[in-house]
Amino acid sequence: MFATEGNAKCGPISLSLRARSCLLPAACAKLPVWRACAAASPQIKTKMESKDYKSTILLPQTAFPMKADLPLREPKFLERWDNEGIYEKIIERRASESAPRFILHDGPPFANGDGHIGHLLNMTLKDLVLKSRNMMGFSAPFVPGWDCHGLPIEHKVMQDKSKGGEDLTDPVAIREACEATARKFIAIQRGQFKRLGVFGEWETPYLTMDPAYEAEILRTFAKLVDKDLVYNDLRPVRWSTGCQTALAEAELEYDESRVDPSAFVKFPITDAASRLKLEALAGKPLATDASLFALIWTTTPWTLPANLAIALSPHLDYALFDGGEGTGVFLCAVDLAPKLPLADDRKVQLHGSTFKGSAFAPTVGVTTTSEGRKAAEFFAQHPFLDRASHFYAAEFVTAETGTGLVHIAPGHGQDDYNLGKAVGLRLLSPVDDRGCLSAECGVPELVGQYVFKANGPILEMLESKGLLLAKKDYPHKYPLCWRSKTPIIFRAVKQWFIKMDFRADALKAIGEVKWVPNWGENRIRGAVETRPDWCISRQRTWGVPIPVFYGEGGQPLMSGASIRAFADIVEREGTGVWFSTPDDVMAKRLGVYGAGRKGRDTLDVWIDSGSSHAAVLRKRGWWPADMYLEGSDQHRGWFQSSLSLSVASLAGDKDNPSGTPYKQVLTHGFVVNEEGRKYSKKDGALDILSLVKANGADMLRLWAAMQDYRQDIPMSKELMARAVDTYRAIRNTVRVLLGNLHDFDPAVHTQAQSAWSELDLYVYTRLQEVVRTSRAAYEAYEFHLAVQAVTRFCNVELSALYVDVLKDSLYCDAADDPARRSAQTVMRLIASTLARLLAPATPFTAEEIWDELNRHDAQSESIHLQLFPKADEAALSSAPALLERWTGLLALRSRVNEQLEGARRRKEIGKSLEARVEALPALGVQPDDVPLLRTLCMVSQFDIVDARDVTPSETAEAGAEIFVRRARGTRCIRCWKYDEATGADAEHPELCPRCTRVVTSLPAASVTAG
RNA sequence: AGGCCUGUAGCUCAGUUGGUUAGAGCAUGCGCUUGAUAAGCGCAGGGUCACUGGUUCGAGCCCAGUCAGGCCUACCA
Repeated sequence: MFATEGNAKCGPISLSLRARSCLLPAACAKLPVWRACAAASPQIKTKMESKDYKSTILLPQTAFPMKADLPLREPKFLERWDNEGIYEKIIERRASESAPRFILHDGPPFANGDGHIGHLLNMTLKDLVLKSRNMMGFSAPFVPGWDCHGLPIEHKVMQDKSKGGEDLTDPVAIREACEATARKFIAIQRGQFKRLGVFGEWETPYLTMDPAYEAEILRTFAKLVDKDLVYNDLRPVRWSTGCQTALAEAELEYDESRVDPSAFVKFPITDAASRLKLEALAGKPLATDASLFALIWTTTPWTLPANLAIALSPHLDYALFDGGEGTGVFLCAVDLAPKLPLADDRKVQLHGSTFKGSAFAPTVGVTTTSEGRKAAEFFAQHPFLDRASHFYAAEFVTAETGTGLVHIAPGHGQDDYNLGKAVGLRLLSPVDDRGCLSAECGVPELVGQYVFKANGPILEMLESKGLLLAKKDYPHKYPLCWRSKTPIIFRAVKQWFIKMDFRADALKAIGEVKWVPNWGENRIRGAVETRPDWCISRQRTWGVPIPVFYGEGGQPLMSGASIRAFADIVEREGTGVWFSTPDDVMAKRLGVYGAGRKGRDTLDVWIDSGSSHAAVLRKRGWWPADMYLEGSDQHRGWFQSSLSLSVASLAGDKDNPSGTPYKQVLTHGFVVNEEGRKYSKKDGALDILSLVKANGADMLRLWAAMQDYRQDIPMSKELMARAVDTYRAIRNTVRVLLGNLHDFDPAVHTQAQSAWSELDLYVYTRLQEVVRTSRAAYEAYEFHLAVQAVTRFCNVELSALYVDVLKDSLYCDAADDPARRSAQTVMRLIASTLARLLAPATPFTAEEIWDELNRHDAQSESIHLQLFPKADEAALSSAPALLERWTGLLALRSRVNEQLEGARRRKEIGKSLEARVEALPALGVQPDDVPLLRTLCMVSQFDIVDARDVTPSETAEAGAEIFVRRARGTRCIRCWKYDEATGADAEHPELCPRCTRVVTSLPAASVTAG
């Protein structure tokens, strides 16, 4: 058996890799050479000469290939599912079972590009929810949707049109082009989502541009108008100068590395009364020739022309400071004065004592306006306009940066507006739609300048007047328009708003929703609590028009009734009718009298998607939905717009008093690259089609299922490779199970549990644990734990233990041996269980396994019509004792493996079947367990020996109770086990008794001469 | 600056209500196998469970603080 030095070069049987590399020249060490050498060896032929028993061995056979070829194989399943109408079939099946409903409402993606990896993650998670709920016995219909209106599409269309030199003024033409663009991308995305194996009503999705849907948007809007929640007002909004429209917060992105010029500006205090009051507060008079200033800080010098006031914190300490020669005395917060970036490191001198900012009452929200005005008789002079700038105390002023004195331009900031409103300031916003200063700014040289270009000239002007104390570049994040990428400005424009009067109701509804993960609740709560009135008008054409008319004096004419009248028209004709119908005709159709002209604004698209609770859910009787599932950015977006609109229009409903559109909200993080950063194009192709082509849908789905999606989700080639590894491990393990079922007909060969071996029962019990863990994980939407449980079971229990140990029985026992049939029974059960547990994650592969598993059954139906396996509670309840015993057995096996490895290293054995294990009584092995241990350790013999049989040196050397020796007897050529009785049969001199028995029972033809 | 989340092996993650020696997979190294073979098996190295303190008979887990990373809000006037 052992190769001698002489024939080692050609003896493949015992030649180790190490021996090879030692004995052969490097060039010959390559495998093909070695194989050729072995094939030519005469020894081999002699060995096989007697009889070829290989044909009597029941090796695995299966049509389930090792290589998945997912990109090629998956389309065939898609076609089959399409042909049999799998989605409809599932819905019908659950309906026939009177299954409870589970509604996952699809958040509509924008139809403005290819599906990318973010869509892939979101859609896969949705499908994991749907497929797993379906297999838990719920009826889980899925109506996908698309958000069709809005700036992203219109912007794209306008760019294309302007490139082509086309007309940009005809709203009807623009809308046609927008619709075509939306339809194009809906078709593309739909194809991609279907390709992922997502089941749903793909032929009848909901589109926010469908007339019926548009009508529901308007009807929802009408309800808000009925409740007097909608108003038209002049107030600052986020304005995109690039797109010339108001924007929602969710339509912004942030420039992380923007630098603006910050300026410390001196406002002269020339009013005698104000000067006297300040001297009194400081408790020390000023030199008569000393000039006095209020010092403010700003990062937007272009807003200075709109300055109407100065705000101070009521809580901060202020004082007058002497800046020394040429600077004068100025008012500044005490904590901030030393931090002023003065030239020459000049230090400021405190003049007199400090005083609280509350001296400049009113505090906004505390003091009434009339009293406030009276108290606020401090004022400074505007630095370059003939205007007083009054002092007020306001809570929002902080001591983080600046001077503690805030320049207030009510037309250019939210806080500024609120303060101005409280104290009765007018609204000045001398900037036009393009972001250029208008004549109202009061400085002729600046008129027509783009605001960010005007910063420089304004600073120069201040400097020339000696009113610029200091300037310093200030790096900060700054909001940009998500489409035109231009910096946004705050600008007062006449807009339509929704009053947040229902805020309390919204907050109450938030408390009734289950947020997963739970910090989502804080996030949306914060967003709703701080949200100012909702600016809902957009100066666009691709959207649902606000059906308002303006009378002669510009007064808006709109009512719930006129909106509903319009909705009824839209239901039939679509919203395009607003743009194609002359003003007077439209007014007449809506029954609006005294109307001058139609409004030109459209509704914020967040109203579109936020109305899906009405247009989709309520229409189908699905309101509220069981779940919304989107990325965490939607707390500010869809989660909030849906909640707001649903609560505002429907709170108090008898079946859903809180008016919430959803019972549960699941959120996921964003896909990032390996460094944890947002994905960029450099990181590789990320559109769904390329990803699917390269990996197959199941692989991508498995990747998605394996992630803890609550955090940001890293994606890279390496991490994808990990999913590939997992997939392969599962696939190969299942393949062995299937391969060993080649002669197993469940209807005929299934063995009762009472006939199973203890190993069968052990693995079966572990399987039940996997079922329990996995189901619980699906129920809690922790898909990665479900996948992990299955993977772990495949690797640890199946591949390394069960399958490995059972090979001898499966391959070499008689086909109908009860032990073999029992193992097959359990293996089939395992394969069937795993397939169903994996079906939501890898629907294609699961179906492929299911096909193979049910090849005997012509009636077999798709795995996606099945239910998840239920854990065998009886088995689990008796599990603890069994598992405890097996923990011991496997620990013993592990110790034996260590010793086998030692023997292998000493070149005493190769494969474990060449070994005999000797265990000392001290090890505590029960004699009854000896045959089981022999099987588990895959050795030819396992003996309990008296200590005296072991030489003292060995005992001392090993210090252990386990010894490995060469197996006794002769190797059976068929099963490779060593047995002293091998050769006892004259007919089969090279076989052990078991194999002799098996072979003898076979028809003679089965054994062929070699 | 405030709020929230996260920190366990080189990497990705498990770790049940606190309970013996903290586990998988991948990667690495060394072998075995050639009857799962572009597979499979074994062994090995690798962890002060971010750090510090506390509660407890006992802490990866509970509490407090520190540090690091991430997200959100405010970054503003």
